[in-house]
This record gives sequence, structure tokens and C-alpha cells, in this order.
Amino acid sequence: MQLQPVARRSVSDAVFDQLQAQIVGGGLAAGEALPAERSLTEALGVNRQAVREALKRLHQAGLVEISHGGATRVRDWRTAAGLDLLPALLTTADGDVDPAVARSIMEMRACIGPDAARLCALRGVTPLGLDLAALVDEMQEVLPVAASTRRGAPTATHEQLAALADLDWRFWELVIEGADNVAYRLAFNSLRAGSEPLGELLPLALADELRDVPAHRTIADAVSEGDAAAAEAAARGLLAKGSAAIVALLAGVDPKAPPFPPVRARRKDLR
Amino acid sequence: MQLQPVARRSVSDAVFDQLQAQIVGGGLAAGEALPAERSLTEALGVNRQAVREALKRLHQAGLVEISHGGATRVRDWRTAAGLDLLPALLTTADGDVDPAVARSIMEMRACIGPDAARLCALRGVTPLGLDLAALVDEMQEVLPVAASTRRGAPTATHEQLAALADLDWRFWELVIEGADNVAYRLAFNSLRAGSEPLGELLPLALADELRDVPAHRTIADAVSEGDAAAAEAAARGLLAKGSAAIVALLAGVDPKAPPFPPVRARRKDLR
DNA sequence: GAGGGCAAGTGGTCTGACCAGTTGACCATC
DNA sequence: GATGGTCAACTGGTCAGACCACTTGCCCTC
Repeated sequence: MQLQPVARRSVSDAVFDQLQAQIVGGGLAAGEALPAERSLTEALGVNRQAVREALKRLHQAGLVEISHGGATRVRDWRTAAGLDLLPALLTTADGDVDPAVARSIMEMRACIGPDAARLCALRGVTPLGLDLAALVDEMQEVLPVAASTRRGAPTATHEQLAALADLDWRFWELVIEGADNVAYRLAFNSLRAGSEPLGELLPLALADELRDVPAHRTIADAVSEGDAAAAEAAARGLLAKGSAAIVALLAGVDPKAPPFPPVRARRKDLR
Repeated sequence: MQLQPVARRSVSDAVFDQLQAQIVGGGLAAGEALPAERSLTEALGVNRQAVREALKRLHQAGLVEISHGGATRVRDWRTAAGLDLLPALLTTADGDVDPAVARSIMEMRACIGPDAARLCALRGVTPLGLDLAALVDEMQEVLPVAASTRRGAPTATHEQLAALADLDWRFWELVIEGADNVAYRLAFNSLRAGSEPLGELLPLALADELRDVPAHRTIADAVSEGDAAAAEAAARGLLAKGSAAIVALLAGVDPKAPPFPPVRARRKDLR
């Protein structure tokens, strides 16, 4: 019996989601004025306080510009919104995945990861290398030994991949921690939150990368020895693997996706 | 006559700022429970709606966890907050600058910038190179020709630097646009917002980088010719210049700043 | 000791009112 | 014609008080 907690969204959250989807989806163009708060209250059938909470959040996200006495106008999220908008961009309400956004996330990951590994090797405090090694050992235990050497073969089960994905997140969290860079830290959180709506798709897509335990170990060793160049190179190679996998998946859907508006891949296409 | 619009902060904004400062500053530890909404209402002397709007925003920022019927608890922003938190981390309410955060921003900039330039050269649409070249021409006009070749000499006035900084932002905005990567786009916005509280300090600190018009031109040319490697290399060299300047500035304050809690440099020390 | 029930306290929603600022039309003045 | 003042009708901002929905923990029953 597999149960999961029922999702309970407050009214203001629902209003926020609806308006955000309208803005990000293009239903409300930049510069356009939103209906007055009292109009929204009536149109949505909710309290004005709920509307205001949602609008305040939209303002914080950089999606609208509120002016006392004047109208509330939509801003251009491409120039005003921050990285926290990623989750809203990656998937639509239907569960569709935007390939262009997925590719973007992979590219950013592949860019920052190696630099974080480099800095981690430079600055990491002593016990860090051991912690990383311990995580790699755990990854090794999840897989039979043969699996990490035979590439391409789907030797890992669904549960194994999920376990590996969890360990992988913790691995990179340690690397980021050791890099001692707050911006990377926060960007890492944003990327993780941005990938969250993918659910089980991510481990499946990154299977080759997750199963590459030796590469993880190389990074851990390089960090232990303070070898920045080796850590960076190993990380670059490892993350490139996942990026390539994603690109390959997306290519199967649409070889050259236009930037905006993006062609969307249904979830089932990624399975 | 130099006038600027008077800053008018709403009550809920003030509440938000106050609570955010408490959380980020460590006055409210992670896991700790906030006072009840009605208590805050009384303690802050404001309406409950204002408190709720602030709490909703704190929740969105990943700073608190709200549970219906239970207490509102502080989360660990280092693992929960996104990149949009940068501005709050960079400067305290007193206007002090956190050197560790400044360094982090510079490092992230120096990491993403070159990759964006690379992708821009790969994917940039045709007129982009010309737009970049036009911006570089504008930068050239701001400075006397000699200035861009003589390094280190403070030949640029305050106004010239401000103009260069503006052109530089627009330059990179075009590069990011050409890179066709939403994540970079949003991270760029976050970094710009994060640097905003620095005000005039940034152009001063990055003077050497801003005055390096030839490097900007090299990037523009590489993008025009689709030479990804050249664009990346030129961008790396250019951005490293600014990073080095910041590190040098911070070194004058504190050569080895501990990660947390950070030693702070007063604004005047950076002048 | 285990389980259920109750009460207090929490966040969530609603209503209605008033304050504060913007906008635009209109008008008097220069 | 340009300028500035006045006013009404919007807009968002704040407030008060009530009630609903949920969690928590104490207390009683078994």
C-alpha cells in the first residue's frame, strides 16, 4: 500500500500559481495591466487578502510591478525574474517538460559543477575528502561491481537509480559546501528546486552519470589531495555525461527546439 | 539639481525586511519557531494582514516553513534559499558589505560568463555580433584612446566609469541573450540584483575590467565569427581581471576571511 | 500503558470599512 | 496656449474583528 500525503494548497497559493502560469505562459504580456485587486477578488471568487498575498509574491518574484494608486503591471520575466523562477519554467501545469529549459539547467550544472569541484579541492577542510569517499562507497554498495564498468546496459533497477540519485545529490552538496561559495550554494538550491518537478525522470535520464562511481571517486580523491585541476577535470567529464544524455533525449523529441516559445515534450516521451 | 524618487516602503515590506534580516543574520536560528502571527501583529504594531504578506514572502524565499495549525519555523537558508537571496546576504542593513559574498558573486560571474560567451558564439543569431560591436564602439567613445592601453592609471572619471558600467551590463546582457540559456539568463538577473546594493562601488572596483575595451572587442569579434573557443578564452581573461581586483580589495581588509560568520568590510574601506 | 476525546492555540479565510496615492477631466488663472 | 488648482473616480495599502480548519498536548477513560 503506497500512500503519499495529500497536497493541500492554500487559496493564495492557487491564485499565485494561476497568475504566474498566465505570465510565464504569455497569457499576460509584459507591460499589460492586471485587473484591479477587487476585480480579481470577484473573478476568482476569493478574498482580497488572498489576492494581495499572491500579488506580493508575484512582485517578489519579479513578475509584476505594483504601484500604489496605479495599476499592477506585468514585467518581462526574462529580464526581471531571478533563478528561483526555474521550476515554473521547466514544467507546465499539465506536467509537460520544456526541453530548452531542461537543456539550460544541464548546461549550468555542467558549468558550475567543475568550478565548485576545483574550489572544493582548493579550500575544502580536512574531513571533507573522507565524507565524499564515504558517499562514494555507499554508491558502490548500491550497485553490483560489474554495473559500474559496463556502460549503457540497463543493469540498475528503478530503486537503485533512486538511491544513487539521492547519494549523488548529497555528494554534490558536500562539494558545494567545500567550495565555500555562497552564490554556488544558493544556485545549487535553485537548480535542485528547478529539477524537482521532473521527479523520477531525472534519475532515469542521468542513469549513465549516476552509475559512474569511479568518476565520483576520482573527484573525491582529487579533493582529498587538494588537486584542483584533477577535481575540475573529473567533474567536467562526469557532468558532461549527463548533459549529453539529456541532449540525446531531447533530440529524439525535437532536434532543434526554437528558444521561445518552446516546443514541449510530454513526460511520457522522456520515459 | 540632482533629485531621486523618495523611497516609500509599505508596512509588509518593513516586516519582511526585519524578519529576513533576523533570519539571515542569525538572530533567529534554523528550526526555531517564530512568534504566532497575532503576537507579531502586536509586537510590530501592525495589522495581521501585513504580517501574513511578509510571512508568505518569507516562505517563498525558502526562509520559513509554515504549517497550518502548527508553528511557523525558521528554515536553514543555506540549504533552502535560492539565488534570489543574494542581495540580502551581500549587504547588511547598515550598508556593510560581506567580503565572502562579494567574492562568491565574482567567482560565479567568472564561471558563467565565459561559458555564456562560448554558447553565444555557437548559437548567436546573425545581427548579434554587430550589436555587440556597436556597444564596444560606444565604450571606446567614452574613453580617450590612450586610457584603454595604459593600465592601472586612474584615467577614467567617475562619470566615465558609470557610463562604462552601464554599457558593460548591456554587453553581457546581449551575450547572455545570444547564449540562449534561460538558466544563465535568470542567474544573470539574480547576480545583477545581488550586485545592486553595491551602488557605485562596483564600477570603482571593476575599473580595470571596464576600461579594457579591446578585450570586449575580442569577444564581440569571436561571437561574430562563431569562434566559440576564442570567445570563451577572451571572456575568461576579462572577467578574471575584475575578480582579481575584488580579491585584492578584500585582501586589504582581511586576507583570509572565515566562511561563516563572515568578517565584514565597511563601505568606506572599499572606496 | 494505550487509546480516545477535548480544549487551547495555531494558521487560513472572510467581510467590510477606511486611508493613501494616481489618474484624468475640468476649470480658473496667467 | 500654458500653467496650475480642484475634484471625482479610480487604484493599491491598512486596519479591525470575526469565524473556519488544523495541530498539539493535556487529560480522562478503558
